[in-house]
Amino acid sequence: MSYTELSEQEQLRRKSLEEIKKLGINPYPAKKYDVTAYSKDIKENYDDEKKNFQNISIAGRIMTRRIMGKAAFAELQDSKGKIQVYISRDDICPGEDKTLYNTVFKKLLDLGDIIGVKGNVFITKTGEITVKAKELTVLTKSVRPLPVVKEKDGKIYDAFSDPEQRYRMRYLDLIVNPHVKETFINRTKLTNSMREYLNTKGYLEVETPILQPIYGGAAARPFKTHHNALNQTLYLRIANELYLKRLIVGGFDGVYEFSKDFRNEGMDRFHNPEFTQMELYVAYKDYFWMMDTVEEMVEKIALDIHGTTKVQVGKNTIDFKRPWKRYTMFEAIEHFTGIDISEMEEEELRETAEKLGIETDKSMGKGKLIDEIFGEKCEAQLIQPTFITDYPVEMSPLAKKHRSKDGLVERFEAICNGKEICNAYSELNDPIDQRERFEEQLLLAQRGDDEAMMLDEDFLKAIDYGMPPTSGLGIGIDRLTMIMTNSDSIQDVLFFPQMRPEKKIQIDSADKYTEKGIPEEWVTLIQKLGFKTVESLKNAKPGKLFNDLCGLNKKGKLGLKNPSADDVKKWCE
RNA sequence: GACCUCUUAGCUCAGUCGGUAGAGCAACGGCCUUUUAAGCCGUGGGUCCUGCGUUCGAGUCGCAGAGGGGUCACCA
Repeated sequence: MSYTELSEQEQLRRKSLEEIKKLGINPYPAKKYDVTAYSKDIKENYDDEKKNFQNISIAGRIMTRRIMGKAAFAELQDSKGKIQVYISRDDICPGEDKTLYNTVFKKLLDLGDIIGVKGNVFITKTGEITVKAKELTVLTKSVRPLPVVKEKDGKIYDAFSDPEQRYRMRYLDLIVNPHVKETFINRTKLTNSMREYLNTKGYLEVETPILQPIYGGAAARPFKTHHNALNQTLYLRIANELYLKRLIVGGFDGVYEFSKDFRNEGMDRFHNPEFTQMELYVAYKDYFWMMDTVEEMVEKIALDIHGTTKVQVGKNTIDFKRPWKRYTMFEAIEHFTGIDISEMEEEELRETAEKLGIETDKSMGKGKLIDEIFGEKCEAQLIQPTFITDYPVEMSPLAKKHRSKDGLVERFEAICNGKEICNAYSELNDPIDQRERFEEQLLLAQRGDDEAMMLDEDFLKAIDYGMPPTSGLGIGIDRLTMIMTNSDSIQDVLFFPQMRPEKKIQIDSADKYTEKGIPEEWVTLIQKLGFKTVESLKNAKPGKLFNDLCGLNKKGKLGLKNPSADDVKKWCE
C-alpha cells in the first residue's frame, strides 16, 4: 500500500506513528503490561468510602476523548466494557517535561489506539466512576480510523450497521457494537452448558473424521475434495452419525461430538455452508427417553444463559420449562388443517396437498408428501418448544420402525419459533432392515433425488456385528443459539459467516510503468487517478492527466519535478 | 438459481426538474481544568460501486456487471 493511496486520516495517523517513534516511544512495545483491574469490575465494585481500586492498571482502546487544555477525559474500552479516564497534564507529567501530555496524548494519540493507564479510581462531580491517571503507556497505535459510534442514555447514534462491513470485518463489529460480543459470549455459554450436562451424565466427547470417503447420516449435497497421496475423492462431512454409531458398536454407552458439518446448498438467514451440530448417541435408550433428555438439557441451557426458562425471541416469549408439548406428526397436521391423513395412500395425499395449495411433483413419494404438508401448514406455527413424533419411514432411512404403527418410524424433531432445532430417533440397529433402507435410497436417487443417501458398506458391516438399541440426537447449535440470543440471522451467531470474496481490482506493479519510461515516483499518483494498469493509460486524456498529476504534486506538497506535457502524452500512447 | 431492493466523505445519511456534491459525527487548527453524543469559531477531506450508452452536460435517466440485504426454491 503506497502512501498516497491512503485516506487523509490514515496518512495523519502514520505521521503520528512516526512522531511517536521519534520521541523514543515504541508504539508496539514488546514488554507485557500488567492489567490489574477491568472496567466492569471497577464500575460494579468501587466504593468511595473504602477507596478501593487505588494504584490499579487498566488497558484498552481509546473510544472517546474530550480535551480541555491541561486536562482531558477519555473513555477506555477493555474486554469487559468501558470506563472513563481522567488525565491531567501535571499528573502524568510531574516534572518540567510535558511532552507526554502535550504532544503524545493530545496530538499523537487517536481514537482506537490502545493504551495502559495506572492510577486511582474516584468519582467526578457529575457522579461518574473514573480512573485518574498517574501513568500513561502507549501499547498500540492504530493507523486506520475506527467507525465512530456515539451513545447517550443507552441510545445509539450513527451505529456501525452495514451488514456487509460488519460480517467482513467482524473485529470492528465487536469493538463498536457491544451487543455483538454478548451474543458470542452466550453462544459459548450455551455449548459450555450443554457439554457440562452431557459430561455430568457420563457421556464421552469424541472426535470423528471430517474428511470422509462416503458421506452419510443426512440428506444433503456435500462438498467434494481430493486427497493427492491416496488419489481419492473425499467429502467434507454432512453429518457424523454413522461414525458415532460405529463407536456405540465398539462398546461405548454414550458418545457425543460438537461437529462442524458442511452442506453444499443455498445460503439464507437460517443456512450457512458450514454449521455446527451436536450429535449424541446413547445405548439402551429409545426416543421417548431422548425427548426427556432434550427437554432437560435445553431447559438447563436457558437457565444457565438467562437465569430463567423464558426467553424473548422477536415478538414471542418462548418458555423452555419442562414438559414440552408433544404431537405426533398426524396429530399436528390434523390440529392445524383439520384433515386426518393418517390412513391416506399416496394418491389421496397428493390430492390433499394440492388442495392445501402445496405444489407437488412425481418424484414425491408418500413420505415426502406428508413432510411437505407438515412443513407448509404446521411448522411455522409452532412457536413454543414442541416435539413432533412419528415420521414416515421413507424420510428417515436411519430410524427404527415404529414399535406399533406401520409405515412410521420412531423419530422426533423439536420445533421452536417455527424452526426445527433438533432431530432424533430410536436408531435403526437391524442390519437387514438397514441394508434394505439404503437400497430404497438408491432407488430414490435413480428417481432423481440428488440428496438420497449413499450406501455405506463399511457402516453396514459394523451394524452386522450388532449395535445395541440406541437413541441418537442431532441438535443444531447455530439455530439454538439464534433462539437463545434473539438473533434473526445465522450470520449474527457465526463470527465469520460465509461471504462472496470482495472483488480485487487489477493493479499493475510499478516496474510495468517504469518500463514505459514513467518515473517511479509518479506511479502511485497515476494509479490514484484511476489508471491502475499501464494498458488503461491508453484511454486517458493526456492533457487532463498532466493537469491532474501536477495538481496532486502541488496539493500534496510532494516536491516532485513535474513532467512535461509531452512526457505525459508519451505515457499515454 | 429467480425476483425485489440498496451501494454518495473514516461512520450514519441528505442530494428536488439532469447543470461537476452537502449535513452530523470523526479528522485538522484555535478557545476552554470534571465533560455526558461536551460546546464554540475556523479548515481540509469524494473513483457519487464499476463499465457502456443517451445528452452540450449524468450522483440523478437507460443497459450490463460486481457486492450487500430481503423474499422464494433447496435445506438444518
